[in-house]
Amino acid sequence: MGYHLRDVVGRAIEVLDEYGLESLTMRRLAAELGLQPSALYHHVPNKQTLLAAIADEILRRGRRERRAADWDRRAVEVCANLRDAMLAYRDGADVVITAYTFGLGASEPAGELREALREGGLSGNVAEVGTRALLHLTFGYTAEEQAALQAAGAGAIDWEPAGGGDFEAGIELLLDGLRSKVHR
Amino acid sequence: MGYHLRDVVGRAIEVLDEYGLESLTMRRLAAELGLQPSALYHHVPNKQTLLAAIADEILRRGRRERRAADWDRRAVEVCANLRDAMLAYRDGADVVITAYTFGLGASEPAGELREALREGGLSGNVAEVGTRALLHLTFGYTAEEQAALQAAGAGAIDWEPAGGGDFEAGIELLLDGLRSKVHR
DNA sequence: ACCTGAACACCGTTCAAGT
DNA sequence: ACCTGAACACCGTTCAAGT
Repeated sequence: MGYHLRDVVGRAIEVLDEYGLESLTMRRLAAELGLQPSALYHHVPNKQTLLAAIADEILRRGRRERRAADWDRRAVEVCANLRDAMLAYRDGADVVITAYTFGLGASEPAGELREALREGGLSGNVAEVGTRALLHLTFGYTAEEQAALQAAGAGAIDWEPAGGGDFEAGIELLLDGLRSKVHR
Repeated sequence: MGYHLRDVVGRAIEVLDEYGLESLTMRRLAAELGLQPSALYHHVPNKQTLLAAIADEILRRGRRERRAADWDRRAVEVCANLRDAMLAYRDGADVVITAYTFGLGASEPAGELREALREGGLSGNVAEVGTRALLHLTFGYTAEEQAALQAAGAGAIDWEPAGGGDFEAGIELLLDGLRSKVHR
């Protein structure tokens, strides 16, 4: 017997996906594991750290292989993969974005984007600005989309959930700007 | 005697700015007003509604006149104004973005952006995608910047706060993409 | 109309103690 | 190493009652 960190994180993701972030409390998670709340603090120093570990695991599970050869197609691929990974679990966007804001996650997609833009011939500064812009767009669209999807699923809602078309269109708009900065 | 909604919202913004969003509890706010917690529910149906009212007031107070004549300069103006308004209060970005996500605020900047892009000759769909992209970029950059600023102010931090230059650069990147979509 | 007092059903976290 | 039991210092919200 005796749980390990990965068991705790795994169960936390189940609770998150089934009942939502607002129901993912330390007490609720402990009960779900048949433990006292205080027992969780043997595996994790606090709730924020647990949420960061959940964010990492969500991204790890959603990670797909890169196939595109061109730098701009690969940038789209990274963003679309990030979006899909977050959409795969209830409130996934919330959890991942919060962890990223606290400097505790999503560093891998950022690194991949920066690499792609540099490979495309963009200067260090433009690649940096472009990377952050692509990440912010991906986070923003996905958070909005997931909120709309969940609101629609929960009941009364009027404004249509937008879908993935608008997301890709937004990313392409930014890539248009980036491509114009490539000096041949 | 007897408070009105605007007194409650005003005091809430003071508490927010001085002690941060995590300290802005209904109980704390009530104490600050010399009231019982239950008294707040006479002015506001719940905390979420109060936060939306705070977001509205933050944007109202930060609102500046529009001066730019060109559509693209005015779009930058709207975004920069939105950013400044959020940065003016501690955790302002958090509060405004959350309200926007719940469909309870920031509808005015969105309307102004849409109008500017349409005036620039962009089709309805491109204007819509562009508006959302500009908003997401503004929100993302500002939230990240404010988090970094506050982390730097609180003590140990290494990564530099980025500043407004990167923000404008990101917005310009997107405008490059939008300008290329204007058919003359 | 605006507020009090008391309660309900929760939180995250700490800490001594057990095995 | 992993967990229990009990406590501390809080939350948002409801509701009967007062003026």
